Amino acid sequence: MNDDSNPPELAKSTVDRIREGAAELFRERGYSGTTTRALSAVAGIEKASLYHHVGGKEDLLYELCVTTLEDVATVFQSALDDGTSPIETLELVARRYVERALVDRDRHATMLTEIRSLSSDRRAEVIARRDQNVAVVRGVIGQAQEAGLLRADIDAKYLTLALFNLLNWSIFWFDPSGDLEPKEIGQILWMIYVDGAVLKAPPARKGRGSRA
Amino acid sequence: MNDDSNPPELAKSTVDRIREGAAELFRERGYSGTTTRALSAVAGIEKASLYHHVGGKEDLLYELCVTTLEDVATVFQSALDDGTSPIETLELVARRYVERALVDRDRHATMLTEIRSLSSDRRAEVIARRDQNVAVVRGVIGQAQEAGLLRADIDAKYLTLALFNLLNWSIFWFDPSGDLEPKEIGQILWMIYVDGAVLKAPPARKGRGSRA
DNA sequence: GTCTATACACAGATAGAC
DNA sequence: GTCTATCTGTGTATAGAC
Repeated sequence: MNDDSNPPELAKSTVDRIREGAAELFRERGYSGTTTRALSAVAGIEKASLYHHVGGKEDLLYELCVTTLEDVATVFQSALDDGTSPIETLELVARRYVERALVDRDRHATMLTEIRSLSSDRRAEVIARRDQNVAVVRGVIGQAQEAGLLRADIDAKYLTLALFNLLNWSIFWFDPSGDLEPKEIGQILWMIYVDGAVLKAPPARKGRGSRA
Repeated sequence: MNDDSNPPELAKSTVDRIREGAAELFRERGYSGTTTRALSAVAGIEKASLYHHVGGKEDLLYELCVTTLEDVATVFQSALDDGTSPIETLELVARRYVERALVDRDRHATMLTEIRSLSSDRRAEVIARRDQNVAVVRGVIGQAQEAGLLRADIDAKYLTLALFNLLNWSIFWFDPSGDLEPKEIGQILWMIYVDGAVLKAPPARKGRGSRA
């Protein structure tokens, strides 16, 4: 029963149930809208028992944000390791990032929207971590521009923001029981980021169907 | 002093101060994170006086959501009225929408993120209104596809979601005191939605710098 | 139309037995 | 490690004077 040589995946520890339940509730109701009563209920324990495992409600949010941003950093590093050109690296960044965010939706959505609920010290630290991740992507985009692989008429800053726009909002409408898997959504969004939504004239007569 | 023949724009009514303050606080702290004390403080009155002007805290959120979605519907209708082709209509939809959302950031951000805090009846009504607005855009995108103006290898559903991805997330990083105006951000995002971020080979040799 | 005072529920967190 | 019981602050909302 309380033998700690559990076979893997059979039983989750109480603290893991709390963490996963917290991510789900925070995403669904927001941090302020989630009570410690709800947190304990979803973990199957009483309110008071919660404090044996975690310091408090805010600690749960802080830990969630930090670990999630570390996961993102790991994803980005893997793209840097595997990409053989700036554009391929960027493709790996985008597709692996959105796939990870959608698969681990509760934690990523919470991290993206509830940073404001952290105390100011912790908020500053978490924002710095997030900005560091964004800076990595911006670096790749800058390299791709210099290599002539990305358009140069838009500043790297806004090419970066636009990419995160395109990827991040998916977390609000993604349906795990829907018709597309996270990987497929990443593919579609990357296609649009690369070529846009407008149908280009086939390479028959002119090079591009330019407008205006 | 309490003469109600005020010249326009000199003094806002108490209920307007409450509504505007509520939008700002809801965006910054979330609905659950905003107290009636804070709402009354930002309007310059005591807590109790709040209830002379509004039914309660949730009424403020509900009214904000409904009126904001009506504003969006009006913006979309103006695009339908003014556009002379599906692609021009879509451009007007996208650029006017993002401009409106960024100029009226507090209300739009709140509507986009706090619908979950409404009671279930009101939430259903508000979501229906939102879905109706999205359906209008999807209709335009479908027409543009049929006219051969938008790529057809991605379903209209996802071309629509991708467009809203690209536009909506801007509300989280837009800085009113930043270097770009809402109109310019709309222009950049529309450029990317149309042509993508990748630099196309100039129409010299081949039609497109195709990859993979 | 605004105020002071307050009702009453519920929040996060703790004490101490088992 | 979990429980019952409880503390204390704060939440939304109301009563009633001015």
